[in-house]
Amino acid sequence: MALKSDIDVASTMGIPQPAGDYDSVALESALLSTWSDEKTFEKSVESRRKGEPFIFLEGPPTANGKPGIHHVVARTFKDLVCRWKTMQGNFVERKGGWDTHGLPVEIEVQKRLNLKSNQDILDYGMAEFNKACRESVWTYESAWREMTERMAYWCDLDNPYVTLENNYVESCWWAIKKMFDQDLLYLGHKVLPYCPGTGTSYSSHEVALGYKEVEEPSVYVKFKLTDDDVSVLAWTTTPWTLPGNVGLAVGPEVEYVRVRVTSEPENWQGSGGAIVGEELILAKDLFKDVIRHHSDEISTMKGSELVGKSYHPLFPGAVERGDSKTAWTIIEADWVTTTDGTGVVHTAVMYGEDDYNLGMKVGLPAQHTVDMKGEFIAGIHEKIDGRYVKDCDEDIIQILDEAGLLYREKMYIHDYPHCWRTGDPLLYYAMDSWFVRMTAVKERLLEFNDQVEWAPDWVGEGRFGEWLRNVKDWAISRERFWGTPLPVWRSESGEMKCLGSISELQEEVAKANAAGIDNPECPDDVDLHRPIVDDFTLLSSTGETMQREPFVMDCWFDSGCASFAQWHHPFDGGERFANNFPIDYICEGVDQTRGWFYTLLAVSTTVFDSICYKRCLSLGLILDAEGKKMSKSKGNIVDPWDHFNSEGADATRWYMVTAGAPWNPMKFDANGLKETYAKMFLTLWNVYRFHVDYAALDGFEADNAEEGTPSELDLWIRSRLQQLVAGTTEQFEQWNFHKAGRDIENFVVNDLSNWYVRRSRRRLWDEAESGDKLACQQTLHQVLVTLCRLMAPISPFISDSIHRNLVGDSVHFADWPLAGEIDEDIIARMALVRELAETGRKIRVDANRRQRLPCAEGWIVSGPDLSAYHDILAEELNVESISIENDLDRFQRIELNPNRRALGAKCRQELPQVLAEITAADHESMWEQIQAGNNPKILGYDITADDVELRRVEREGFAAKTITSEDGNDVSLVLDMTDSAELLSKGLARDITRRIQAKRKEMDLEIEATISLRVWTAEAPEIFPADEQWIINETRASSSQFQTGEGEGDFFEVDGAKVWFQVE
RNA sequence: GCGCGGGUAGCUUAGUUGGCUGGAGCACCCGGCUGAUAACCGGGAGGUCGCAGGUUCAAGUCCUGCCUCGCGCACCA
Repeated sequence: MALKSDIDVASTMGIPQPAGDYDSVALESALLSTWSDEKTFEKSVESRRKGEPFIFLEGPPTANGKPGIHHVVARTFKDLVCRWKTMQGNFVERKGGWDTHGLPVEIEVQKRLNLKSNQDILDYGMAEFNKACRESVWTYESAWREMTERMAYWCDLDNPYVTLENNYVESCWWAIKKMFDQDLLYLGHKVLPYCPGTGTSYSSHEVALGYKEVEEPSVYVKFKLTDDDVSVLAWTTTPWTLPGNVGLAVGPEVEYVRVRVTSEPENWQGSGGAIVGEELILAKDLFKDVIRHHSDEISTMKGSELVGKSYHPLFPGAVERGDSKTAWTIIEADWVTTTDGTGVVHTAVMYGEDDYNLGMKVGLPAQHTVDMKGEFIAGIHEKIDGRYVKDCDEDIIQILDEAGLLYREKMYIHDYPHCWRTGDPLLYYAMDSWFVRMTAVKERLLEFNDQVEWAPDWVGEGRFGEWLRNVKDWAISRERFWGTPLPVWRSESGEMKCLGSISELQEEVAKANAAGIDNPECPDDVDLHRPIVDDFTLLSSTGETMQREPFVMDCWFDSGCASFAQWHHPFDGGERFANNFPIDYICEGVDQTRGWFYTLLAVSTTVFDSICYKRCLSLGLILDAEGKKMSKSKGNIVDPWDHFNSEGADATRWYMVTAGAPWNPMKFDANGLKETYAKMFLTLWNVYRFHVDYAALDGFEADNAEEGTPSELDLWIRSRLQQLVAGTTEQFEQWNFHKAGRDIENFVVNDLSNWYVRRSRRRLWDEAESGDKLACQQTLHQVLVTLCRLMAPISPFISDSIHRNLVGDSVHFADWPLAGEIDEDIIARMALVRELAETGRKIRVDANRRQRLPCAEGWIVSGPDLSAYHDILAEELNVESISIENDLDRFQRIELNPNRRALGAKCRQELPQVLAEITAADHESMWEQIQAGNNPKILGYDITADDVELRRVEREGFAAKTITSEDGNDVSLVLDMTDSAELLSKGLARDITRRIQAKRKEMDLEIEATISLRVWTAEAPEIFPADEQWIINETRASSSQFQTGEGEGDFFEVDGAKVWFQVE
């Protein structure tokens, strides 16, 4: 292999600087200022301007909350892909973004200003309130910037898109109008959990905050049929919805029973009841649970037989019939169950989602019996008109009881949502709402989703696909203040006008003004927020005035527009959008599946009839070390700065990438991070330091140096490096960043540090120049530089620091390495050598022979030619000489292992017996038969070479072991265990040296310092003069004295020999 | 309730189309080695591969049911 590999790691600089200790925090903060001065990020992007664009879109965070560790995770995976693609030559712009609208912002501000309801906000002043929101949005911006910079997330935060800016809002308007023009936008109703106290409806997330277990009265109510002397029993936990009753739902396949009361029950308590002879209908399954009276079953029927029967309203006049044909009749609904209640569901159209949907489907009258304050409207019943519904439960029960319409009352315990701010129970309440007709584009959504490459794929197919298959129309309006205003104006008679730009607004305002309406100014930079836009009155085609629909958009709509609104498309001319759509890569937490991942696709489908992103990495949740979700209330939040300030951002990022697959939940464990730091980063640094300190000492220059003479060891690590390059690239391409990181780490720790450097240490100690030393230095240079490039996307600091010192330029300007030639043979041979070295140590342990006592000879039996490695092996094994021995039988015998796969296919059920026969057989002779082509038969089966695997096992009494190499050939190592005076002398010398060296270290002596040494031995082997001299050299003893007999100073004993020594 | 993904040693995890004795790392114990770092090497202990059935000559792997954790969705009349 050529010395300078296919990878260009030529240096543009001279001699590298010595490294010093690894201080990650100091190293990283120094680099941050270098990057800032040098504009490294900007340059790294610009230098690839001519490259193929790789389009990334930043999911905008809200800066009114503190960034946490989960944001660091997401940003690491965003960053590493962008960096990697940049190194591959792509032009990767990274525009920052901020999500600035929405309820979370309003809630923060309401808390701060102590505004408890919408009325409070209006009293405070909407303009003032929104001003406060606009400011609140930036509360933690500096915290975000600091985190972003410190963790080295390269992203342009100086020119971000901001959802509250006029340009952004205008693009959103444009998109809304596109939808409106396609008739995808419509006004409807949605039943939402609503708090009358605050005048606010809540998203499911907020509702989840307020579930409380409550005990409330539930009632069984009798609905008298009009054409039959019988009542249908229905059950409800919300008596306040009964005045709004307009229908009864039954399951068409559910079996119902008609019963006649025969006598009063015993122990009747509470209100309600029935008279003897009264007839009731309810689900057969629930009959026993509900009916307290003694009664006879008269008949049974399917729900479908009840459908269409009409009954008397409970509160006549509370709801107008209008033109409804189905009001106060029995209706079928397939969702009716018999798990509780009576199997008959009281339906009040405006106060339940199922009720509402059913009502719309069959044409029930949709009228409120409760106003927005949560009070009954006038004309229901004199006892409850105008009162807060939750206070009326008892009165309603009484009214029904007096009318003979109550069968039973029962206290009922259940979880019910409450306002998480005031604690009031929420009312499910049908409200006006604008919708995007997502159901109309469902097929397109599914088609587009198929084109997205998801990681992991099951999120796309499963969770996201499931969501799309059940897609519902998107309720995009919110009755709130701080958000993108819905740009729809409506006249009294229902004419709609949707505006798609500021200039359209100006036009319409001018038109209205011309007709005599006195509108405020509408300049080019008119603030596109409430209440300013509310104040414009427009004119309909028939000359009516039009007011803006008083809604803002769901803030998810804002971020869903990011792909084009970030460029102010189409008002900027459209070119930047054209060049940046669709997006190549987005990456967020899996919680964005129904959030951003969906809204991006929803908007691009409706507006552009296009996919939005080609690849989506969905990250798993981050949990604490115990696997619990991190939350403020649990107090188990990890502050990223704790780790930035100790192990550093590099180790933190590396840990997060290698801890597991990105899409799996990650248990963030501080000990794991520490381990990453100690194992990966300290090890890498020490390798680097070893290289660079000697390089500095020797004046090694990578670009000037003559070619050295590479050893097998050099060629091996270079091949392993190429293998690593190829593997890392492949893993990155398959989104297996965690596997790539683990492979790199394994290379650094096991191959580079624990073998290459360990085996090479003495090569660099040699002060004389040599081709061997040069080759070692060149190899280390090449390995380290390439390694930096592979690591740069994950840990951009240490890799840049090392790269700069070795090459003179930032690793972030470098190209991603292309794998060169891989010599598989050398890799396999070295693997075998390392295994033999381990095997030798095992042999010694088993034979009870200490490592420092040399063996005279070692034999390698069979296997590939390892003569190039005999020196290494001799040293590793502490053997005087290694040789090749061909007479296997001297040390080994044959064993045959059955090949279960082959035999299983052949013998099936009889496999166990065949296995037993093979085990019991004489393997030596069986193998001879097979070799001779005379296959032995067992239970009638021909046993061929394919059915068994040959193993060579050392014979008893030999200090030998056999290993099976990758190609299936066995290799054995045999050690000579005999002693000689010479060996004993050498061994003792090594033990003495080791003790003295330890003493030196203990005394904290400089490496160059000399000592004066005295050694006494008793009951010990003789130490030959050559070995005495060896001790003197190794321990840098300027004076020495060796004598026999008892001595003084430090004492130790080895294999019965007693040794005393003194070091001064 | 439905869907998705997990459950492998005390902890973190690898385990391909079913096929040799289920691998690593951390921690622990014993030993070795070391002017080699928060290191390295050998050995040990530690596993009912969540549980129970089934398919198969053979199941961590395939099938069914269940338990359990996480996430999402729905429901809570």
